Amino acid sequence: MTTRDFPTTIAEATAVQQRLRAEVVLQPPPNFAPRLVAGLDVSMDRDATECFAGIVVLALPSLEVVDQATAVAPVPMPYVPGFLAFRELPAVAAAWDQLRTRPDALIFDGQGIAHPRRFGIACYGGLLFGVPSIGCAKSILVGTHAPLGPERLARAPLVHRRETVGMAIRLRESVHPVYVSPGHLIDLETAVDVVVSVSAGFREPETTRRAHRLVNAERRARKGE
DNA sequence: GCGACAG
DNA sequence: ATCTTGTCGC
Repeated sequence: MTTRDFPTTIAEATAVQQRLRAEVVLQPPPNFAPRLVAGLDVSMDRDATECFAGIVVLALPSLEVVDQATAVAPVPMPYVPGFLAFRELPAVAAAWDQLRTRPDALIFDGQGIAHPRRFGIACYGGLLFGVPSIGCAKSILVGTHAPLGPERLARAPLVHRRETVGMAIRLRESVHPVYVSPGHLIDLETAVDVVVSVSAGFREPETTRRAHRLVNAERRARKGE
């Protein structure tokens, strides 16, 4: 059973990752065809003690915004590579509680199984909310891939320790690719399909862009107060 | 021991 | 992640 009791030390966090990684299911539900896809993101100032989380739900195939929610929460611990989830998920969970809609799929800003212990923020979030989840990161945490062609949708498997853990995929011609990996209740192929389905020709999927815009607006709003 | 290292 | 204007390439 997954709880929202987040550890604060690296030792405890490592133990949680190693315990929960066994719960991850790398297979989508039968007849999986997401209609509502959510983007989740967190924003914060340099040495802030509070952070802003936001979730934006888009409908397919219109990419129209159908729901969104935000939350403010304390920053639990500093950023440590491999432990992003313990820093950002508490705030995201608070925003999730404010969300009325139940999305069919979640796209996180960070890795899924393309992680040192195969348990990135998308895996944790998917388990926590019980919804198919995807990691879509702007840079690599672990793994390597073959060079990509310059064209939109050029792709190459992301391999770590002889294992394909994700896909490097260019969502906009001649622009840096993003790195997609399964979180929970999904496989790599489906994860890539979902990301492409919410791609509108920019570097990042629309879900991520909208969520990013939302949390930045929230952060700046509470600045001018 | 030396780098690498999601956001 | 965030601090930041103009500027270069597609």
